[in-house]
Amino acid sequence: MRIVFFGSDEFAAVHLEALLAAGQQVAACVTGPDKPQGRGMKLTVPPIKQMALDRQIPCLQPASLKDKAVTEALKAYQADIFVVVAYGYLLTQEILDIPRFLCMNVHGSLLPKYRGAAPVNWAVLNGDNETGVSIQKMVLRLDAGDIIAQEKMTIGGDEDAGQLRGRMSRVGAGLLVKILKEHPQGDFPLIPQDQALVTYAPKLTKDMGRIDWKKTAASVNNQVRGLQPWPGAYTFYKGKMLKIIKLLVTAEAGGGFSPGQVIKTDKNGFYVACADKALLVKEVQPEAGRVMPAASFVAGYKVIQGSLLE
RNA sequence: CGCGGGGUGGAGCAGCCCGGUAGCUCACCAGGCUCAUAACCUGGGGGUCGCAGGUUCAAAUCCUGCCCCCGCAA
Repeated sequence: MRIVFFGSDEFAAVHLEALLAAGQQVAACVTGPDKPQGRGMKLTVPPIKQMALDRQIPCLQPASLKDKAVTEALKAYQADIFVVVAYGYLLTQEILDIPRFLCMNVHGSLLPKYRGAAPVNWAVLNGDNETGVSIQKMVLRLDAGDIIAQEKMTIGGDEDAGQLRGRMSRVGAGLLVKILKEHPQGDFPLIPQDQALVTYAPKLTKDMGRIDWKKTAASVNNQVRGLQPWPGAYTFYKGKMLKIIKLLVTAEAGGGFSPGQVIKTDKNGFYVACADKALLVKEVQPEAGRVMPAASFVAGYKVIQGSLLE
């Protein structure tokens, strides 16, 4: 099958890698432009472009998909299908119509649940036990296309969104390879989404990361897990921002302490009182510092019983 | 030229502004207490203070250059 692959990040790269490993013919890659980012605003190359360069696959980096020249270039590849994974830009109808068969997209949820930008995070934020990967036939309306294939996954109780997404990239890649192999003639199954079950997973924002210790331990835990690795959950300690990387809900009641207060510290980290139970903070990242075990933070930043996070 | 923080025993930090014995919490080792312990007590080992030069009687500390790491923001 002749493919043009649209994608940008590591999640997409796993899929591209799998396609190539499966012997599919990737005629070209499309990814976003190099952008100045990171410390010092250095120009950064998207992972997909790097991979394309390594494999000597042509790589387009259109600034705009509405550009006539871009659609012409895409047509020239004579692709059977376009595979779109975490590309980050919406395709136009004109582009959707180009491939011989269709445009297919790998999405990180069991559609119609969690349409949108951050499906994996929202599943964790909401404390779901189950999610999955969907491959859909793309239409102009965001994530609203017919479903070609799905695979369920369980969400680990202590798994964060970043880990889940990593695991999901491999599941999605496997499913993608399988579905392409099974339907070389493009006769994919197309199951319409149930409109009644549609929910959305909007983009995450920084302000979602502020922890409110007055909430239940379970809900704070979901927040921390769901916002990993970005934008991250944070609180303040002695006026400085402290990112909370990893938590564990404990059975201990926070009796006698107000929400946000440190109940005790030990080798595993420190325990913070929430609305109901206490949370054991296991890993943190201080402002201007790197990720460290909470026990190290306790040692160096003089966290003691009664210290307040706010 | 986006803004900023940092490199000090194994870990995390203080000390630097106002040069003059290398400090704190933890880990580690030994001994003690204890029915017992990750708890407690006592003792102990371990550091070219990122690298190179300069100033000085004397530099972790002041000056210059270099290397490396990180946070924010995107």
